[in-house]
Amino acid sequence: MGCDTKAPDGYDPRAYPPVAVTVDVVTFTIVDNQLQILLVRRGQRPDKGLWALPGGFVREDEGLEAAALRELHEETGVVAEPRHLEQLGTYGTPDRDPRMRVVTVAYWAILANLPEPKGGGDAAEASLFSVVMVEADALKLAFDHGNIIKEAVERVRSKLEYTTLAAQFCPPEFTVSQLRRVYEAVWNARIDPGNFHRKVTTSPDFLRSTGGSTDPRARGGRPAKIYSPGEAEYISSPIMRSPSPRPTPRRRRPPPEQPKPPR
Amino acid sequence: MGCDTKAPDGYDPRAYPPVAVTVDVVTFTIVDNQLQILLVRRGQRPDKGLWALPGGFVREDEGLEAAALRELHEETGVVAEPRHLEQLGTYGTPDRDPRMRVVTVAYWAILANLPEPKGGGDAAEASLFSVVMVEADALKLAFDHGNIIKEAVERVRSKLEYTTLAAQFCPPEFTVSQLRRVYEAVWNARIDPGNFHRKVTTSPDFLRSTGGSTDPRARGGRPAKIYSPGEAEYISSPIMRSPSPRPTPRRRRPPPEQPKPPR
DNA sequence: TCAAGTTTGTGTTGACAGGACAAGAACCTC
DNA sequence: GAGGTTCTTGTCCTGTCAACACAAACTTGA
Repeated sequence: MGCDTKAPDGYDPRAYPPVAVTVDVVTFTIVDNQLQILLVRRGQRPDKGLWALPGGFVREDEGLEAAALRELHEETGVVAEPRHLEQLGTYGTPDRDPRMRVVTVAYWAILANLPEPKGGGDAAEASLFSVVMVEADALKLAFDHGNIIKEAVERVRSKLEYTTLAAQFCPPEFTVSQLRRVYEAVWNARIDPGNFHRKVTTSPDFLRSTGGSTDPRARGGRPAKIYSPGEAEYISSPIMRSPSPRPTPRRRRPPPEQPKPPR
Repeated sequence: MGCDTKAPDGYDPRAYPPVAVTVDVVTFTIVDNQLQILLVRRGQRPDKGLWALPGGFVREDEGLEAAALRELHEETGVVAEPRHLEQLGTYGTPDRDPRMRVVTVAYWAILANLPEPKGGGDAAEASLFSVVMVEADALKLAFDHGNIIKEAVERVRSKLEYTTLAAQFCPPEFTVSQLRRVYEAVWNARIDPGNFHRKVTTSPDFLRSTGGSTDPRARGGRPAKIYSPGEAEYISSPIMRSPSPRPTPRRRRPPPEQPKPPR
């Protein structure tokens, strides 16, 4: 061990190795019907000029979540409180930062429609990027942040299947189609409007009707009922994205080899 | 910030706050048809004498997983490699350790049938405890380890629903009932043998038949086919534990008010 | 005023999955 | 053999869901 102050249970904090602890935040929002994440441009080496997740040191007497919120605000100028903040995982490969050992605790957050991606506050530049662009590796990212983002995207996609978190992307009052467009943006897929409507309106306490309806003057069509989020956190039977592991191709309506007999 | 070496992006590792990073491991195994976890008795203050998760410092040039494995082996004397090791989460409430700021990265692991809970190696005592006992708060635990264990138990329970991890609790070759008893132990519930059998044998590449059968001399009954784990990591349609959110009580067989008409 | 278009919401239908339960299959002991 | 135990398959029935049709409610334009 080479550390003679070490107690028999290997746990004496007064002689701890030099490891820095930081937090990083993957912030999701939906703009223009696309899932976007908030990045800042690094102002110093290493990886100067590359885009990175907002983040920084955890202070000595600061909780991890508090540090994540503080860095999100400080580095991006975002003033709105996230509608959701959740730990994603901790990344501590010894050489992930070339300067020294840095262990980072990653969080992911949902921000309701961020009107304008405000320029960063701390002399840094902040901007929104669509997830499909990031997934296409169209952006050079600092450190292992590409990997962290990849895992965060997978997390938010799967969480929408079995939780009611999608409503957190919406304003406090919204319609079923607005909610559907959240799912379509996050999953990057098209969803049948009728089945989706039935699913979310019958899921217990997912949505609460406010009694109101939209003014259709804007876009034509039947006015939609307005809902606010219910108390339920989980969806009893998940909404499945992409029936990809479709057991059988399940060809609907096999070509009628014989004229349909009247029944 | 009060830290003039801080760069504009708030990220200069040469001036990091004094925070120690440790790992803790929640190790699950099944003994005597019960889900058990491995704990060590603390040999020094604080919480001296209390039971705790095996864990300790992350060394400067050591990965987090490597540190978890090392501490598991060092503190418990376990020689077998875990069949699964996965990050659970990171716990960093500022006052969770009274001596200084300690951020711990928790892992959970699966160990196939540990024959004997070997006494600890590092002058510490190691032992297995059934999860139901720990859940009943029958044990005083150090720090916030009770909370960590609670979250680990929930994690392993839910992972068994949609992954094939249950097989990792079994020896390399096993029968369907052995696998069922894993589910029953982890979920602390009874499962219908027939439906379970159909479910796991038809789930694509969950199990692979070795061709062999058990020798029934031991316990009587029809010999069981022997399987080894397949390549699949996920179960296409999850096995649900406790149909608790049962939509309707679904009274089977409503009392026949009228004699059953032949159809 | 009416047709056409658009969006919202509901009905219908057929396939499928899964729980309750029964029963067959393959072995043991007595 | 009889009876017991365990493994494995079959049956029935119900709930869920995707596909798709269609009704409802509104706008716009002829």
